[in-house]
Amino acid sequence: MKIIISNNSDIPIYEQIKLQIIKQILNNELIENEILPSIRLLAQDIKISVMTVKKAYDELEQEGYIVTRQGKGSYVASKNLELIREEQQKQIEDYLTKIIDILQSSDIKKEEVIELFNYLYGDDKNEECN
Amino acid sequence: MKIIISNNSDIPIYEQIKLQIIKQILNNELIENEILPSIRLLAQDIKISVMTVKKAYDELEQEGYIVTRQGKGSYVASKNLELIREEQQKQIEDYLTKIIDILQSSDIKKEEVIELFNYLYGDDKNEECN
Amino acid sequence: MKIIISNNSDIPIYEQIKLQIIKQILNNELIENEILPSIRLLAQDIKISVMTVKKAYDELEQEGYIVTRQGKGSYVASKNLELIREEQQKQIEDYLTKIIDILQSSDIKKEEVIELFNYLYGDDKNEECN
Amino acid sequence: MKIIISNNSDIPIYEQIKLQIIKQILNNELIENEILPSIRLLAQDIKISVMTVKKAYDELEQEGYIVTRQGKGSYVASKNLELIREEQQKQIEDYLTKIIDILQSSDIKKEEVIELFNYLYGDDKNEECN
DNA sequence: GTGGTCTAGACCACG
DNA sequence: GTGGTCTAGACCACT
Repeated sequence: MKIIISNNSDIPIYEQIKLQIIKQILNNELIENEILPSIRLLAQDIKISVMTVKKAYDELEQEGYIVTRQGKGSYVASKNLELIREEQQKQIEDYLTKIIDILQSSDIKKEEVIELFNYLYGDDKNEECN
Repeated sequence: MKIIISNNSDIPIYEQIKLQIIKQILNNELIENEILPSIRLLAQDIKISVMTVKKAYDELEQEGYIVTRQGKGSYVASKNLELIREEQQKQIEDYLTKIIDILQSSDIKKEEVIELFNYLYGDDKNEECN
Repeated sequence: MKIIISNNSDIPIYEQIKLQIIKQILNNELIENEILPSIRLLAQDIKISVMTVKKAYDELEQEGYIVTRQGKGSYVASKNLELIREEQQKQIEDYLTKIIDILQSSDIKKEEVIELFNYLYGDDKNEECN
Repeated sequence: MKIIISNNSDIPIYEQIKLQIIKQILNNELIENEILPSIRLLAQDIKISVMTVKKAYDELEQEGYIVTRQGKGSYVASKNLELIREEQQKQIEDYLTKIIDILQSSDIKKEEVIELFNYLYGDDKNEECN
């Protein structure tokens, strides 16, 4: 498994790890039940603290992407990729619906939201390049 | 105070009442400490059940927009409107950030999200007109 | 191999097939590397769609109970049965621990849980008999 | 807010904090939107590391009991208590259903599960008294 | 070997 | 002031 960390990015290290592992799972570069590097090994590998890797793995487990067994290691969860994609779609729809709910009881305009979205999105894209 | 109810809408009547009152508060059409029509009066006015109006008022109170004094009536809460707007802005930003997080670990495109947003937004607008 | 299907059950047919095959594997009625009836044969036998049997076999393979070789058929996986039992035990222990966690921060009583367990268990038993 | 920690307990400190805060929320000792002690203050108060309190608060937020705003502090979430109780009930039912699913494809007996449940439950009760 | 918990202290960002 | 992140190293429990 290959993880590349940028220390200059505004995205926290544990978040960078999470994003890359999720992407690899969705792209089948990491396949179901495959074992992940141990937290100590990965920490040593990318020269960061064990705790930081642990935080990334903890959240990945909480979100259902991997399972961790004490004394054994962490494994890619055996979860249908289609399901993950569907969940992501549904979650985006949920968030958009909540935003629209707010718009309906405020004077914020649709266009302002899209503008903000583009702004935030651009930010993150640039950060990734640092 | 003017409330318009649509019986054909998918939005529950108490929710329609809430949304319109909140909008009027945020637009300063209803100002702080102004008294609202009594539950019975409003129910009679828009020809719906007293219970439905009560539910709307209860939730508005619970969400801090109005205060109700037994035997005296309901009043627009003296909550800082700027605070409400700020909270709404922040919440929208939160949701957008979460959406962007998802985008970064998937192959869903920014444009698809905006398209979906416009689609959902249009839907709700139409519902409101029913 | 013997599979009995109930069309009146609330459990989907493919799930009924899965449960019965797993039970037979765990009880050594189906032994390691034993060949399973072909999808078409089993479908014809129990008078259901080939797709339904395929779904059951697919999930059994995905869960590691059987292996399917294209053009050759499906076989009971040579997975250590002790391991499966241990995993099941551990999973039950996990779930019970989570239930106990909830109990500790609520006023729900241990006895209520056992009662609910007996109730749910009875339900499923009855469903199986449909 | 009062939190009592036992260093001799087998329950992790962050878990003890979580359990006590959840209990206080459910008992209305902590009410909606009430501010919680800052992580630093609570850590100092009960003489543990800031990180340990943070882990407890993080998980409480993830489970929807509290909300945390950077630079402002942590607050009891404005969530209906009835809803929390219902969720807990539902979750227990879910776990029991999963256990029963496992039982149906194994030779583990219902009684063994209840015995294990009583055993685990007793364990935790004793730990609490340490 | 593996992960699980905890510490004491650092520096940054938000308000 | 608040929380958010990260570190380097400790000790324990499970496999």
